[in-house]
Amino acid sequence: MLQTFENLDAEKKRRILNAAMEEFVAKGYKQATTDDIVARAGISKGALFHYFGSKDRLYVYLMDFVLDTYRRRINERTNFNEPDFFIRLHQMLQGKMEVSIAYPDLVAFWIKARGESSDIVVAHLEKRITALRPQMQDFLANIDYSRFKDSLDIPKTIKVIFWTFEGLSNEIVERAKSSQELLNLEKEFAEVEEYIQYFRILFYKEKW
Amino acid sequence: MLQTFENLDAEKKRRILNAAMEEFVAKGYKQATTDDIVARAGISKGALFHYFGSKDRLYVYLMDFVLDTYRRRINERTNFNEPDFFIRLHQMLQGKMEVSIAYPDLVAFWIKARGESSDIVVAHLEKRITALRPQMQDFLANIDYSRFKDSLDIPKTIKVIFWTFEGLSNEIVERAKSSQELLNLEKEFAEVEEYIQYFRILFYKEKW
Amino acid sequence: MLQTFENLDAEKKRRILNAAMEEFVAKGYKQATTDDIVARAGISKGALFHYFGSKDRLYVYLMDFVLDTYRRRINERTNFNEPDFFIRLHQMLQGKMEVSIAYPDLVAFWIKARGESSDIVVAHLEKRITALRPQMQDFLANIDYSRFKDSLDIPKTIKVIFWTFEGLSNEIVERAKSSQELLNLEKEFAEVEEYIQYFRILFYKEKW
Amino acid sequence: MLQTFENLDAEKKRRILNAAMEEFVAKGYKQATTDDIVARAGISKGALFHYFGSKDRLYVYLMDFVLDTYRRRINERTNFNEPDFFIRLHQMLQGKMEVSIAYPDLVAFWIKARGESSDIVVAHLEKRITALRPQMQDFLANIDYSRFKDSLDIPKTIKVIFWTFEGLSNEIVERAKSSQELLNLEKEFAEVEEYIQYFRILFYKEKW
DNA sequence: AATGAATGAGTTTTCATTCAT
DNA sequence: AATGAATGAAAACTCATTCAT
Repeated sequence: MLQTFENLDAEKKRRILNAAMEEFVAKGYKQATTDDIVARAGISKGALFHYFGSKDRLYVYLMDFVLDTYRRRINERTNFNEPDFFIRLHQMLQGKMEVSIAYPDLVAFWIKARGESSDIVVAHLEKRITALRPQMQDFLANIDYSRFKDSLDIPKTIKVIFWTFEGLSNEIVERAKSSQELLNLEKEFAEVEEYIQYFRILFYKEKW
Repeated sequence: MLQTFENLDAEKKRRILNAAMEEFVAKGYKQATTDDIVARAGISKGALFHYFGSKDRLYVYLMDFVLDTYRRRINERTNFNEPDFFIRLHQMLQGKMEVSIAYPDLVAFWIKARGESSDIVVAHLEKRITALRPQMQDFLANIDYSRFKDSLDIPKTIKVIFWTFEGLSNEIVERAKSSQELLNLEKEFAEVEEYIQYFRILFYKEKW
Repeated sequence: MLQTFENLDAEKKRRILNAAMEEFVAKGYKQATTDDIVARAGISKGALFHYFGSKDRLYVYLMDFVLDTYRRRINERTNFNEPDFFIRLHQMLQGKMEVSIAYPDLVAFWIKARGESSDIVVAHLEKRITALRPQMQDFLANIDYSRFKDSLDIPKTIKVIFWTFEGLSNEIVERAKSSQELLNLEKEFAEVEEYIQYFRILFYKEKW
Repeated sequence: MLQTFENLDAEKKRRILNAAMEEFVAKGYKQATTDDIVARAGISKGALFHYFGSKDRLYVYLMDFVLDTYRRRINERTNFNEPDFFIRLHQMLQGKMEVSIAYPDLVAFWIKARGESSDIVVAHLEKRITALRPQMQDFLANIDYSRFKDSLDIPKTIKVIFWTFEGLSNEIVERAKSSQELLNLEKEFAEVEEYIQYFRILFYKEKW
């Protein structure tokens, strides 16, 4: 079934996935209707169920698609031999940002997805998030922690850094939403870099 | 209409609000059914609509109730003349935590609400969040910023601190969800205090 | 039960009947709500059911009230010894018009009522309309038909006359509805008199 | 949506429209239930809303259908070059009568519809009735008024004639309703012709 | 493979009527 | 007698999914 979908030409696939993401973002899982998705995608009702079998499975497919897209791009951008925490962080955030520019609905879809309650969605989400944890380990491997000030509690410090970038990216999304403007991602990334610079001075020993 | 609800005895009101919050938390706005809410609350279908008029307005009432409950408790706990940022922060987080212990569904409800797409919910949310901003100004008034190290970028520093506690509280909720255990809030608050202590050392001049 | 209602002071009775008629006219039998009726009348829900027992019985009471009001006024105005058909007709239409001025909702209520479908309403209507027929006999008794031209088919002639005034009064109501203006009954009655004059010339022998 | 309905085969369309008219006639707009309509029509609930979108729009569709059916048949039967008023009138009433024989519910539906209070129904009714007025102009065009007695007030005369046939057709319907019999339209039309003959003698000059 | 009409269980909301106070 | 909160059956409408073509 999913194979049928994979065999479509890339353009049609993209059109269908975008249509679905837009609709799910606009209305949430339950309120989104398959009627509107097929209308946006320009395909027939039958086709959608032919490809994905059910609304559930379409949603699950999208979640996997989003995660894979992020992971692939981040892995491409990140040099896992780079021992400098902040350079590595910069690479990762760069990868994330690039994906956000290329597929703007993807970010919004992912944020929405994390708040969903439909049983099957929640179950799949949990499985995939667990699968992400080792990924995190990879990111932190080979880091030269000796560059951090000796007095620091390293685990706490890393958490503070990650929460900051989570909070910052939420704030950027909110700001865009309330001002009704499109994200100017280059300007936003400058802000990201400011915080990286701020943390570098705050947490690294002087010579770095 | 709402007056009719306010006239009920406190215990019945609590039962109804809790029933509604539990249902909305478990299933999200759209999937939650008024049938299940009245069953949980032990009232008739008619009564619910007698009190709130519609599912929409029940949800809006709950959002206001949550915000008011938090605001009231935080205002009670916080001494707005206390010039020490971290003592003030401690007071505020203490207030938040107390509410979370007394009304555990409230936290979960609020997190869910922020991800909803139903038009009326989104609109109301936006209005209330805007109304919260001056509140934030109050919290930061009369703080003695001279206790922070001179080299610090104060606005960034404050943002980092708030995002950290936002991230920490999300993590605590997630942890509870995946371990299926009730929150042991006293233990969790110890963790909050650890981070306060960590920041105090990191950001304050030595003598404080 | 109805006795309880009859014992009320006249002003309160009038207020309740008017409130009910306004509501039924505005929305029709089924769409009218007892909530709105008690709100308009300024009495409690319980009172309404105390007086009339049910919505059905309130409606039936109103139908009887309307018919009795018309009948009483028409009987007062009509001289049943007057042998001239057109003078008698003028008296009757005068009586009708007076009621329409005194209780404007009454007319509208009656027109609405005749189009209703609720079983109990239809049944009662039929009974009352049958009871009205002898009334019609009274109206036509003692008329001096020798004043009509000899060539005329009298039964047909009388039907044409009644249908004309039915049609005219419908047209007046429609005209008022579409122009959103209040009925100027004096002007309208001049029109009625024009048609009476037209018929008198058309149907009566020359000397009358 | 309506297109979907138009695409159905004629027999199914007829079945659905008849079912809806019967139900609306029997119970009126508000009391009629979509459940009963689909049961009568032998289609699913979903199908009805697939075709018409809402109960409102189904009702509006029926009103248009009734008017179009009448208009089409009357236009077919009427010779708009015929200068004789009564021949033209005969043609028109003949057309009306034919429709009433072919679609008996149509008459009943139309009478009911004129008494309805539902906002959308009233609004549509008003629009359609206004649209009918030019139609009336057409009917009266090219009439040779010189055949009427010179002393007559022509506008009043025409009104009297139309109100008579309106009253007569209402009486025929009432009579049928109270005797629980089907309309024997051929016999009824003989009555219509009697009145035409009566008016011809009353209003035309001798030689006609 | 693709279409889109048809299905019907499931949901919110209304409102006449009852009944404890 | 009067109140008005509470009840719950009934009704319009939705939409994922199926299936004949």
